[in-house]
Parts: sequence; C-alpha cells; structure tokens
Amino acid sequence: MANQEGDVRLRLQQAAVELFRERGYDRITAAEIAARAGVTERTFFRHFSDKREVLFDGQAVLVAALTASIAGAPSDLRPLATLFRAFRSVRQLLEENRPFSEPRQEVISMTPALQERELAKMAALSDALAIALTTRNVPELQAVLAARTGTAAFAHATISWLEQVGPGLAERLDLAEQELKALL
Amino acid sequence: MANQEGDVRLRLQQAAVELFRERGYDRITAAEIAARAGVTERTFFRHFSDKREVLFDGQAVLVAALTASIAGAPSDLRPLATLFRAFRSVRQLLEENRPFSEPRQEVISMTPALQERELAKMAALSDALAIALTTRNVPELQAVLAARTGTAAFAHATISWLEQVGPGLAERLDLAEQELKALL
DNA sequence: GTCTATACTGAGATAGAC
DNA sequence: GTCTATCTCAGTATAGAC
Repeated sequence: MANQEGDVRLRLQQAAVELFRERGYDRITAAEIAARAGVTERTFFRHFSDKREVLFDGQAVLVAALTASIAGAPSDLRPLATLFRAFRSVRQLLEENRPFSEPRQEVISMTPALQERELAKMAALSDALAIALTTRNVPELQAVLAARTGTAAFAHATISWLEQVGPGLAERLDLAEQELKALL
Repeated sequence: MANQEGDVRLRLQQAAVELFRERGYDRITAAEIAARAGVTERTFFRHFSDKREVLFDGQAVLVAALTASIAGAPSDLRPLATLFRAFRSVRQLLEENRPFSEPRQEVISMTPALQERELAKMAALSDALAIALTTRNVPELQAVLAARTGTAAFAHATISWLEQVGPGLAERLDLAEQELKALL
C-alpha cells in the first residue's frame, strides 16, 4: 500500500496519457483514468484541479531550474543571452524526460483544449522568467518582451524537437537564437 | 422578430459582458445569458461552441486587416517592421472599438479561464501573421519567431492600453518596438 | 465520500424565409 | 419543396460544495 499511495499521482498521469492516446482526450472520462489507476474519480480531482491538469505537472521543476540559472548568470550578460543560457542549462533534464514528454506532446498536439492549457503554462513560465530578469535590474517592459520572445523560441525548439525527427535540442536552440538575432 | 433574429449573437455577447461584470464569469450560467437575450440555453451553444467563446468574436476582422496590411507592405521591409506597420494600421479600428473591448478586457483580466482563451486567440493570430510573412518569402522559422515576438508586443501594448490610464495606443506600440530593438 | 449544479451534446419537432 | 434558426427534451461528464 505504501508504494501505491505514494505514486497515485504518477499512476494517474501514466493512465491518462495511455488512455488519451488510445481513444482521444474527449472520449476518456476522469472516472476511467481513475479506475485504471485503481482509485476513485474523487481522488483524481483531489490531485488535479481539472481534467487537463493531469498532463501538466513537470513545469515546476523546469521553472525552478531556469530561474536558478538566470539568478546565477554573469551580470553583464544581455537579457536574451541570459535566457538562452538558462534554456541550455536544462537541456539534459529535458532529454532525460523525453520518454514521458514525447507521448504527452503527441496527445496535446491532437487536442485543442490541451493546447490551450499548454499556452497558459508557457505564459506562466514567461512571467516567471520576466520576474527573474527584473531582479537582475532589467527594465520591466524589456524583461517582459525578452521573456515572451525567449519563451516562444524555447517552446518552438522543444516542441519541434519532440514532434519531428531531425536536429537535437541543442542545435534547435542554437538555430532559434541565431534566427532571433537575424530578426533585429 | 426580424430585428431580433438578426442580432441574437450580438445580444448574447452584450448580455454576457453585462452579467459577467455584475456577478463574475463563473457565477453566471449560460442559461442566464440566453434568458437575458431572449433565447434558450441551447441557442446560446449553437452560436458559441463553449461559454468562453461568447467574448471572443472580433478577432476575425482584426486578423483580416492585419494580414491585408502585411500583404500590401513594401517588399523590402524587414519582418518585424512589417508587423509593426500592420499593427499601426489597425490602430483606429481598435480605438473605435474601445467602448466594447474595455469592459470585455476587464472581465477577462479577472478570470483565469478567459485569460487562457485569450492566449489561444493570440496564438492563432500569431500563426496567421506567420503565414502572411512566409508568403512574402520570409523563411519559416524566422516568420514564426517574428510573429510570436510581434504578437507578444502587440498584445502587451493593447492590453496595457485598455487596462491602465496613460499613453495612447500609438505611443505604446512605438515604445514596444523600441524596446524590442534594444533587446537585440 | 456523497450530492448537486451546470456545461455541453444529440436528436427530433417546429416555424419562418426563400 | 429546401434551408436555417430556434426550441424541447433527455442525457452525460466535470467540478465544486457539503
């Protein structure tokens, strides 16, 4: 029981991804996910405030790692360079998680409701990065714009890396940074 | 009846904004909105695929105006400059709409579920702008990044303009463009 | 853990515009 | 007659209150 109790959350998440891939997000009920994880529907909603949220949980670790990297960056680094330095610092973390995040992303890309939630999570990430930049004395508007721009590039790099065969994550990040520079 | 039939959609939208402001988004049911507009709940859902959507309808006009401006821009203009030219071309449209969009934005800013939808709409706008740029032979990745970046600046400018007293929309757009240039 | 409100869907009937 | 908008009725699932 101790085993089972501890990872109910994890079992719910795994069950959710499996079922969503088998039959599609909107044809799966929260009760079905709960049943496969061996708990009741009520327990599902105790762990996740809504049905979508079961797929969005790794964010906290990522945000912590990124803000830590920003806080520890050389103080003369410009905002965008600071952000890309942070993105590169979590590369290994993302690569290790690929076995989980790839099927997860497959489900998200098929489901508008989940894409919406993903955008919200990215916006929250962007806000966190903007705050991390302002504590380094980057002016607010510049911090917000840099965070949005950097997050967009980061999201594009990671999602295309998960969805398409081709370059690795590091190369995709390099490419995105180059293209951003070329823009201006 | 002919009068009423024609603007059911509009009446539903107006009723929705009024009620949401009075009591808050989640304390208003779709049935109440429908009742105030003189139709049934089912009719509400025939016009709007979900409850949130009743507040997001002006986008089509905006997207059309922006893509038209991009299509008509001088061919030697760089991607971000092309986008800001387009944003400025819809300034009057936005200013005329302010009596509607300001209360609407007030409701959105109070409601996480609506903010999520707004992000989705902005992402759709960004996708449309990216496509408009690629038809001008901007390379795909560059177009996507420019569109995301530009859209973020545009959204920030318009939302802060709606929510806070201070500079006009034109000045806020100028400011955002300057800060973007300063980033790179 | 139980109960309930409400968001949303589907099918069929009605009514008016054309 | 078709087409389109609405209503009616019945139902399921999410999510919040208790």
